[in-house]
Amino acid sequence: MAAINEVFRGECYDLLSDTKTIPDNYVDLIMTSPPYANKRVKSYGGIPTDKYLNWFLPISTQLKRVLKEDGSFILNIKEHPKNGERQTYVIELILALRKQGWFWVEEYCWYKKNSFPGKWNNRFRDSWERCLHFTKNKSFKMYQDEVMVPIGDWAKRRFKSMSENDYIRYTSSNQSNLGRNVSNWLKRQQVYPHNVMVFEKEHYIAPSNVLEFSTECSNKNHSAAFPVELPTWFIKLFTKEGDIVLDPFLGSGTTAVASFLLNRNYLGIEKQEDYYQEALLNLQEVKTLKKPDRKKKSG
Amino acid sequence: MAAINEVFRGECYDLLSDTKTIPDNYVDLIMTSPPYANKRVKSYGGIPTDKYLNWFLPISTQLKRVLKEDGSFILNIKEHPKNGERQTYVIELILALRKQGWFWVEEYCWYKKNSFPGKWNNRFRDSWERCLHFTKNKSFKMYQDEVMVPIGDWAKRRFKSMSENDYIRYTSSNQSNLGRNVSNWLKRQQVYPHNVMVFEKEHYIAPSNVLEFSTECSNKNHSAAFPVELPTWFIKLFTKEGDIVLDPFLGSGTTAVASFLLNRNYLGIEKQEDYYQEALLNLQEVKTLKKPDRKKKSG
DNA sequence: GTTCCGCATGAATCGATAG
DNA sequence: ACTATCGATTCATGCGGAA
Repeated sequence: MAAINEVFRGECYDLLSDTKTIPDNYVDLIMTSPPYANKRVKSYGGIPTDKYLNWFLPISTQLKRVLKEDGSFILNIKEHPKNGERQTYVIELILALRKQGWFWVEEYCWYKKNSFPGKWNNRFRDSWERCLHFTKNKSFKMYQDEVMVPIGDWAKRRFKSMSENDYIRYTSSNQSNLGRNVSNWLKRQQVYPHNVMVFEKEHYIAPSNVLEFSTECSNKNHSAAFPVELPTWFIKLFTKEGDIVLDPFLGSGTTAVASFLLNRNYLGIEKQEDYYQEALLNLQEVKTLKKPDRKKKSG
Repeated sequence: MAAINEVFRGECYDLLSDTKTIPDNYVDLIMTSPPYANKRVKSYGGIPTDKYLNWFLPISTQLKRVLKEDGSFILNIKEHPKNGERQTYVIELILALRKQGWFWVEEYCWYKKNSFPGKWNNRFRDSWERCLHFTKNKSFKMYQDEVMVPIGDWAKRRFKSMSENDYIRYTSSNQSNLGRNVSNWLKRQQVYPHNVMVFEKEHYIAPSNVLEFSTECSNKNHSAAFPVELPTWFIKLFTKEGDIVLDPFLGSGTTAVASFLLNRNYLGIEKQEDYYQEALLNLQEVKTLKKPDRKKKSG
């Protein structure tokens, strides 16, 4: 029978190949961060760079099988330097996935302001990672309203370098209400600069393809590859309540936790025992935390 | 005779091939933003995607010839979407340049925070561009001290959660006057909120590989490919005064202007007449602006 | 109960040293 | 001439003991 809200321990490829457990066109979103080449040596054996594609492509074939036609696949990855150069296996993977039939819609930039420290002769700290967005078709589900941000964030940045006339000129040229909204907003800001603006729906704008989320700090009990905000953002953007979210490299369970908290169904696969146990614990924890809230709401 | 502080009008490849004008191992930095595929149709005929590599690779061969052994090549580029997908010619170009013998050191992310809101069904506005860093060898010149930034955006990020005592503790621990300065600065901030703190040398840290520069505003005649801050940053990082900076796709002259203002020597090539003229004008303008400053200083 | 301060450590990276 | 391992370096953050 098809699995739902379950975490499996085992080899990613083997479990994904079981068409009874995970049928064709079953999940709405795949959000994952696979082990990077030569990283996580203990848990995944450290996939060598030159074998990365051969290792990943059979898995992505199965991912394509289980993903719905209008679903999305978000791949968080970043190549590390080797011998003073960025490795090329990630961009080779993009090309290979396209050959496999995936649609490369976008490359989001996850900007990690609190990246790992370091200073070297030839490079600075690496503060960003790729979040590659693949789909099975040109059109797909995307709920942009769920991730809108207040226009203030943007306007503040722009305010210094652009006059109000510039706004009006620019925005009125593309026949939208934005120009008028921005103009009104700016006037109010000037009249009541200390006001705390209450934004109405039309004062929210779409975010960009740069996502600013801090990495989780090391001292927390459960270390995770990415902070819960990252899968949360993509889950809101690409799924609705009741949809199914799969993470084939679940790690400590962040994707499943985010899915649960957003009332989505989760599926997870994790090879290593201690990560698997940690994922179960983390899920248990949020479930016990969430129950009282539900009772309050319903009763 | 070898050219210096000169802007040429003509075909990039032809002018770069003239070994007398631009000798081997001549320039310290190449900083450029080439026409993107199918863009700048008027000036470059809009290089088709499938011919981009064939067009670019002969040029980059010459760039490799003229670049010093310890020099750097910064390529600012971003692929646009086509048929709902990001195009792949840029990542193919990275692979091709490596085959050509270039060393792919790093991919800097230029984060354009103030890019104007836009909304499409399947994507958000594109707020970042690649700044690909190539060299001829594993080791190269890099003057990191020239681009240090104040300790982690300090005031902005810490202000909320840190008391003034914390500031003083933090900063006085390394035996300087910063603690006192910061204390004064905080008080001044309350009185003169627009003041800018001047930090001491030892409280600067290296930046990361994410660069936050705003795009230039619309009031200029031609919109520049990048703001002057972008070449300025790379010129400071990879060259010293008196070094030579080349931009083979000069456009409106931003790279040459930045080089001149930093007392570097510039070389530029631009195919299109009106861009060429604008570059000359922009250079003229900064030269007349800068001279009085010099006179004041020396006399 | 709060605030203050020491400290550990994270998908890090390089260069030197060892096998 | 390879790869493998180790130490030094770096900064944001939260934990826990001390004041």
